[in-house]
Amino acid sequence: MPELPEVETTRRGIAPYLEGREIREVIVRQRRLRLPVPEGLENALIGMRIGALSRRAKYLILPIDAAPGDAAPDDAAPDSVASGAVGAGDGIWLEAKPRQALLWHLGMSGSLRIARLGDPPKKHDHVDLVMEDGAILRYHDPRRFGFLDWLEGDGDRRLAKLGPEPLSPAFDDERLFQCSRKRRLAVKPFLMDNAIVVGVGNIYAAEALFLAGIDPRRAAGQISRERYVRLTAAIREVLAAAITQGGTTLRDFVSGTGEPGYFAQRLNVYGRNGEPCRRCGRELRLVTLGQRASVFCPSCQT
DNA sequence: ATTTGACCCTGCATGC
DNA sequence: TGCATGCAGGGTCAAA
Repeated sequence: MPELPEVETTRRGIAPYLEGREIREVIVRQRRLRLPVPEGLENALIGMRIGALSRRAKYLILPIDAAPGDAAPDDAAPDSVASGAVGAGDGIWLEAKPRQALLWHLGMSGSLRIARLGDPPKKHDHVDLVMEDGAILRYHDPRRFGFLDWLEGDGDRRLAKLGPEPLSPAFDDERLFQCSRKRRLAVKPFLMDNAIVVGVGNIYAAEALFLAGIDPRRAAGQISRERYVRLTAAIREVLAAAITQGGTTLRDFVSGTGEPGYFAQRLNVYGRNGEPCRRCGRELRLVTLGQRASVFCPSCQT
């Protein structure tokens, strides 16, 4: 389900129900996700307050602060606080109580939704964060490839080696071109490498390559600078458009508030093997690259 | 060092 | 109807 646009859609959908609210109760029905849910998470979260949600690649980050009313212990050890995270205007209580954060990844089939007090959990609803006003952040994940963990401070190893955000200025065609030199890997799995650029999964890699007119099987190192200019623009374009449409709903993706995404109807190649190309009418072909299905137009993509 | 393959897990579509 | 098979939005790790 979730690539960058779906994670971003989720973040925007759930943020208004969480930010600045206190966690009243935590229910973990299934600890065995891709990583086990940390021991003691429930107690550590109760009474805490959720800060401003952010996203890095396909990870959601939920800052966890002590609630304003809490008296911080005098001897609170200022351990793994990210330096600079506790800045002016963040609130006086943060000085004494270290700020922490949850790192949440949705894997292949995970989703986060806002439920209401009394909504019965369904199968595969593994974790609930119940807020003070009765809103519930509910994690659903049939395949359990996702996880929920404490962020390991500033230099979390899971975030440390990530490439640039595709919608930020740090992602530019010159860098993409330079990274590709001497790479024999096919360009599609190259784009899906998180060290190169983050957030581009199987759907949007295929779509961006179609927009740029590049054959996904072509070796990354044998594509011209000029074509990387087009590809960079295509990646930005397709991700931004997908966010605007609320993501791609294939079978069950919904935003945090339950809306499906409407980008599926804009897909040019993903999932359309055997169907006619929207540009030239020729039949779209399927190949496997890096063990992932890759549909493309043999006429428009060279 | 780069690249490939196996693996984590369940649900669904397909074909017999 | 039941059963077996293959495939699915991601990421990590070991081995080639």
